[in-house]
Amino acid sequence: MPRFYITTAIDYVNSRPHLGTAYEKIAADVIARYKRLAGFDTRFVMGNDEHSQNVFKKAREAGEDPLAYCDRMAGEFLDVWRRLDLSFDDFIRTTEPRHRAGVQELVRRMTAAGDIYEGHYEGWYCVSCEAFKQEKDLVEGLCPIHRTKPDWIREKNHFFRLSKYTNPLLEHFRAQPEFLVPDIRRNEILRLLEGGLEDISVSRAGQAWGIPMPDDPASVIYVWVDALINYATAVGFGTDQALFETWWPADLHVIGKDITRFHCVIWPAMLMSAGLPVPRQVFGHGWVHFRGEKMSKSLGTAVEPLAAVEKFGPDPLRLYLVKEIAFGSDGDFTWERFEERYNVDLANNLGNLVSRVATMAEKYREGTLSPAETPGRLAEVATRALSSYREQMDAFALEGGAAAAFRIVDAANEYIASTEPWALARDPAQATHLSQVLFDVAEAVRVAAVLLLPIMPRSATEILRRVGETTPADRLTLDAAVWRPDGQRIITKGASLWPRVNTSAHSRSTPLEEKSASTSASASTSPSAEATVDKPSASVPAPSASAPGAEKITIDDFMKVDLRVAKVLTAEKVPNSRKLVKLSIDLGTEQRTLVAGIAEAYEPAQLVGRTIVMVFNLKPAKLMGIESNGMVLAASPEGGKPTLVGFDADVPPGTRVR
RNA sequence: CGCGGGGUGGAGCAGUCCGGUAGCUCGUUGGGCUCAUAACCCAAAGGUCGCAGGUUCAAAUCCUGCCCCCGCAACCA
Repeated sequence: MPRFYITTAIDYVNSRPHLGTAYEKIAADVIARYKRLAGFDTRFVMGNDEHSQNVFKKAREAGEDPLAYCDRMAGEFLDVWRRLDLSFDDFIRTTEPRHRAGVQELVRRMTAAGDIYEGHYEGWYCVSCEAFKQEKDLVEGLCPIHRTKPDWIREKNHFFRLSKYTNPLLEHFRAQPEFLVPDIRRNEILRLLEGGLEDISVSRAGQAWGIPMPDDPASVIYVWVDALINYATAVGFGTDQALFETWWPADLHVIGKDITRFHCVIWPAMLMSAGLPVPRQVFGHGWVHFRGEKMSKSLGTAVEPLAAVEKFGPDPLRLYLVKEIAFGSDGDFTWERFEERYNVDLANNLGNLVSRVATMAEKYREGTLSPAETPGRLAEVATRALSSYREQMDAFALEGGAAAAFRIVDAANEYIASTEPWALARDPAQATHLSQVLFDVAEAVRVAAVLLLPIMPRSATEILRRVGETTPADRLTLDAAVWRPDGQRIITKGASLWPRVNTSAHSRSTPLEEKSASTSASASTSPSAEATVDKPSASVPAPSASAPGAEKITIDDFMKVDLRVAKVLTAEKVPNSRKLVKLSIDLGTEQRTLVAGIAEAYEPAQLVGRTIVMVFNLKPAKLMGIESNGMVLAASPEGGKPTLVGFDADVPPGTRVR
């Protein structure tokens, strides 16, 4: 049996999984399930990246032992992944002994190849980025990303002779154009390679959290190097040679487009150095935006993927992400669109079709359908869909695969309308014709369900059961998607798979509170059949624009915030910024400078002379290099422009507001 | 010259690499049907393919220049 080894990027555990990470795992899962369906002996590996200074810091902040922290986070990740029905065969954590052994073995090999040497590195190092910063990239001496002061570090480092692999990599890219897909990504890397590579540092001194260099226990292996090797250690590199030989090289790394450089340059170079085969293919997928904003853990715009999952089960979300986003491009998630697709694809088309078939089968044939000698035109449709599906899925055009399956659904609905079974049923002379029509429609649904198994495993399994497929879903292969005009089909009626949702009342921006993730009881996800019946709760999630933390604060808490009236003396736009305005304000007793993010709503000229309300005792912060001593109050609608707070009578500057 | 993505009927997108009758989903309008989850089916209306040049028998597609939008970098303290 041919083999297929597929991986996803491993995740940092300093924040919980969100829609962006879930997207990658779902896409990879669809591919993995497809490969199994297509008859590959498939191994699908995911994991967590735990040796990061950030993780270490985060654990410290939480007053936790780093490993205990990682254990806890791993539990949370696994919980989410299981709820999405991800069919991973293994889950590797970089703190595991098997990983440590493999990492050290790889570094030993690279050393033996003469590709690791000692040197010194000094420069500004940002702990949050885990990277050295060029002087020119600093803003007012701070890390531009985290706005913290980087440390000046001079330390002994071990370097990897990456430069040596410039040409081998170029050759590899030329010899194997399919190594990196989609195409757009490849050009970027090629340009990078053509510019020549520099050696990279692969260790850090003076850190305890990490895997020590084999010959220099005082240094730990740099987290990126440590991380990439997971793909090999997860299949036994350094611990289980037989397993490793079975699965290596990986057939596909599914990763985000932002880390293609690491996977297509550093990683293969490391492997070449160690004398190991490089992976066959890397797929750099795009990002899922939420209402046009990039998913971001820190900004709080991240949609908790489970919001949709808890409401509808994993399948509608899986289908949405696969079918509505061209795999490789960026995509967008909005609740409006999600509900539209849910209603159209699932409730109206597929779900309703299953329901029509079951009812007619029962009503006209007592639930048992038999094939006619010659099938109708749906057979042809299904056959074409299957071959298109194969073609698309083999090329990782997942959206095309989903579309192919739904072409059968559309054709079946259409076929019912044009053959009018209810009319045939009234005419005894049409009995044979009616049987043929009913069987064909049921068969078409069965074929579509087989094609949908990788995308919507639970629902497809349930549909297969209802249309009388007797082979258990986990033993089906793509051959089962061939039109099969034989045998009897026992059709089973069931509850609505996907009740329509009312789309009139959207307005929820629901990034769910943190906790909700761990509450659901419907989690015990054995991906078995009946789990599908988990949603007569069709009601739309409550609009929650203003449903933040339910916790009440005391008056004392509130009084801690010192709000004051102030008058704007001058206002100017912060150069090169989009939404920042620099204000100098009069507080009666003093004047201050503060920066406000209201440039999109107000011209500086409009602001001068205006009376505003500001937070008087807020810690100063630097924005775009300017120190802001306070914060202007404004109404800030979700996605809208801010409106300043004002008064209906004159109030002198400095007056306290409460 | 910071990096990247994009501008195609009302909305969201495909098509652009490899020029050749402009396509899909939603919405709208009209009709049909009753097996079905007020679902399904048919039909229609609706587009200067951001702008301007160029190449060509032929340009959404290739070339040049420009405009606009979005994300990130670096911004709601």
